[in-house]
Amino acid sequence: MAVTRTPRGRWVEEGLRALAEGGPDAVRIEPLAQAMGVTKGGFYWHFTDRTALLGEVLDLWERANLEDVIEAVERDGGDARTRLRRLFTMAFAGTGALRTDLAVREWARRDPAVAERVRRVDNRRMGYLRGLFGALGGDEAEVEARCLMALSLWIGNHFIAAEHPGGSRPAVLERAGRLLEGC
Amino acid sequence: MAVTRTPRGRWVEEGLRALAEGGPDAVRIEPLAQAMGVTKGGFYWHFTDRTALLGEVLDLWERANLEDVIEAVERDGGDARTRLRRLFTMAFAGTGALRTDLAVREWARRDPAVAERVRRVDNRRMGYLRGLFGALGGDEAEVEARCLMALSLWIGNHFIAAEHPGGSRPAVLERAGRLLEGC
DNA sequence: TCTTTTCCATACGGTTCCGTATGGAAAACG
DNA sequence: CGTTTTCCATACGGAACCGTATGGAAAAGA
Repeated sequence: MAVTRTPRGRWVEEGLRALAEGGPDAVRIEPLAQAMGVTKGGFYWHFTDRTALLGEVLDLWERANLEDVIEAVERDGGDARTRLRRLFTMAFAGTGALRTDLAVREWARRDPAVAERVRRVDNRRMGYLRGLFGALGGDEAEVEARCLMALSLWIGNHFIAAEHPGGSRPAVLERAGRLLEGC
Repeated sequence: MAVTRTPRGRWVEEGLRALAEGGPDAVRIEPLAQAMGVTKGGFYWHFTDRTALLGEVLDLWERANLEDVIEAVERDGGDARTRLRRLFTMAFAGTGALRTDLAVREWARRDPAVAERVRRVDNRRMGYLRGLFGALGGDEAEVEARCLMALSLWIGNHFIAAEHPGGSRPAVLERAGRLLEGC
């Protein structure tokens, strides 16, 4: 049953791609359909309206971001410092997922329902970071400060366009990571 | 000469406000006119088209952000640590200017011309931070890493929605500021 | 006061997108 | 092979907004 030539999931995936590229305002039904080589005829069979699609796009983002990275880091084990460095490497390597992340965050600033989802994802990430930084020592407040700085660095890295006279951005990030661990 | 009942500058200011609230896609002529109690009739006397307005909105943002904060920090003097703390206090106090800043940054991700402006502003800010952190000691790479973390913290703070079990966000920011100075 | 400049209202055509309606093609099923 | 379900094309009405044209009001200057 159900061959779904252009299945429900395709619309959601394409919506996520459009969101990453141009923000929520760029998630429009007719351009999406054109990009997939169909018309919007089938869209309104799968979804009630545009809002429903945006909701499912956010569902997809939230599910992908709640567990994926954490699972990948935990898979290979090691002590806290090892896992922290692995997390840093992974976080500053890929650029694809982050584009979506930033678009969602900007969206969250003007939509409370989206903000709530971002809050859930951030709390999950902060909780994980707390465990790693907590194992490195320091009092509770210091651990919390390091977690916030780590998460900020991840986000800020892709929002900040400055150049670095002494070295490359990856080198600066590497050094920043060491500072977050060490001091 | 020129009474300008709804002067050119009014349109730019209102455009900046709309940009801060809803991003570049929210800067539309007709809604802007309605918000000011006029029609779009006068707009096309001042500007050639919507793009021209967006350009001037960015000019206003860039001019305001290149010098304003730095001047305010420098005005009262003090050593590097004093000025750094003053900068932190000011940066994490006001929320108005930042909303615009974030909207512009998100915009920059999909418009090279906007990205170029953000790069200029970021380089100016990083340069100023470099001077302050450089006076606190540490080798060049470490100073650069601290500057990037400081700027990231400023941006990340308003993009991150997580809660902090141990204390309030301002308390965590305060601690993070100390960590950036100290270690 | 008369003219010029400055600004605005109104009306218009064009574009893009939304959501609905309807018929038909294409696969799945019996 | 016929029926049912699933998916899509097309056409339509409506809304929002762009940019243009044009006439007029209101202030400035002479």
